[in-house]
Amino acid sequence: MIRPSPRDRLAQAAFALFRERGYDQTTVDDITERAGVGRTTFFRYYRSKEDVIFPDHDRLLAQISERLLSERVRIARGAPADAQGTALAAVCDAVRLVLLHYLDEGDLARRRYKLTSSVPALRDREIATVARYQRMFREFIAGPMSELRAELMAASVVAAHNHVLRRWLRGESPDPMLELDAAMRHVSGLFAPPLAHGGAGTTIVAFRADAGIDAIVPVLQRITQDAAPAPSPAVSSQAARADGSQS
Amino acid sequence: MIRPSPRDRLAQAAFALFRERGYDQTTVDDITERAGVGRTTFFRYYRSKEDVIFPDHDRLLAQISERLLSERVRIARGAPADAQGTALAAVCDAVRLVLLHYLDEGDLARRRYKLTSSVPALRDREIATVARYQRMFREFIAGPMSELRAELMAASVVAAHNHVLRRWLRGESPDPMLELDAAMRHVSGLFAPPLAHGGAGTTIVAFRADAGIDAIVPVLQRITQDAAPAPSPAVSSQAARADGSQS
DNA sequence: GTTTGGATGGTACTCAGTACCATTACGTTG
DNA sequence: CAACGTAATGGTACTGAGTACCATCCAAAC
Repeated sequence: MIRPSPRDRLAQAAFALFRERGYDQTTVDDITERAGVGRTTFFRYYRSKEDVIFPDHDRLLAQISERLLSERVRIARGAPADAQGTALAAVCDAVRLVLLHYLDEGDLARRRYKLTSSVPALRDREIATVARYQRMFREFIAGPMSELRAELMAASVVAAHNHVLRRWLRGESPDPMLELDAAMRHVSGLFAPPLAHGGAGTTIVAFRADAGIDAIVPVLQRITQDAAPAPSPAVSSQAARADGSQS
Repeated sequence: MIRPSPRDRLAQAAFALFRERGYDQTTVDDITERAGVGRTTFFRYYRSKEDVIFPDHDRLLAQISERLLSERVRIARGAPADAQGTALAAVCDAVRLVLLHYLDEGDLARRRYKLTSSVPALRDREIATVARYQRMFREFIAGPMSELRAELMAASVVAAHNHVLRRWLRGESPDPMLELDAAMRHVSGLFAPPLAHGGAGTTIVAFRADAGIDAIVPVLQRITQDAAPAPSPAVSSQAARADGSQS
């Protein structure tokens, strides 16, 4: 068995010591001693004592930024049919990468969660990191939309992600990706206009009323005849929930 | 003119020095020297160098927590007619206090904003503070609602508040309270069911399909006939997506 | 005046993080 | 094999935040 890299030895020693004595009770010297490296080496691999437990979000952030950027030109090039939904969908998609990143870490992410849950400094650090993603999302969405709405969308996507992530970290979610998709649908539902506006296709409204179906159909027909009959395939469906149950 | 309290002198000296030399280039000793007090006194009034520019959020947090708590018993006591909207409305109301607090600070808040915008450590601190409010809101809402939805509501309210606050800090908002109210209406709109729910009322599902209206109507009829014409108040709508796009 | 308690100041310490330089390890080239 | 050059490592010394402790001062109460 070959000796792991200093970087890994440091991280391993740090996690072990934080668990044994707690974060505040562990000095960088303690970590380097156990890892068998010099103190200088620690700060060569990690900018700070906090950094030793966090993954390199910089890389992931850059990766996602790139993805969104290419998505943006795709949006700009194509027809801006539904800028709202498209931008949101892109972000919903991007956030999957973030969750996947955590899932890949497996138990490491859970050990980190234990720490961030109990050490204020680490919690704040985690929160600041999440805010970076949220900011990136906001700036991406802000193009085709009101600033406020972009802010709300970014915040909602991130909040939904955090919700699912936390559930998984606590062992409450057997299939977090599935839950994330459901949560993203929930978010999309918030921002989808009750009815699709413009465009072609047949708009169908189904509802339950005290009146019988026979009394309603004529009304439907009159409405749908105002619009074009049933043309192009490009359709963006909008499901509006009319009862109060949260999905 | 009487000498201001050491606390105020320290804050004033700190703001001045941060402006002159920058945050990182200013030491606590610099601050205490200009304020004419001992170094010990600084840490007696402020827990850290960062704290000297931030208001006492602890007090405001406690104040708002209390307010929400009394609101919660009011909700629990009265009829939980619309637990969704009531909890959200309470939080929307509570967040006005936060904005008012910033507005009261006037120029001080703007000077702080200059700092938090440029110094990463201070920005992170501000973000962590905001997260405390968001957490409180989430826990308050979580009672009568799904965890996810509570998370989304809290995040949205906070995001909307931040949006308005930032605009005011940048001098872009002549009447921030008015804007906040508008933003809160926007948020409420996100979470308000499109139609009044429950009762003998009407359940509506709207969607757009490639199929023509004539192909859909029979299906509708079959569905509506399965259920009683105008039955019990408890209705769970079925939103059928008729095309392949995400809702 | 004396006492007492709270506010203040000073000193010494720990520890994170930085800067700089010496040293070692290792692959390359002669 | 030896000399060289480069990257990784280690050591030392420093700055500055934050803590602990104790001495001092000041003002009000007695």
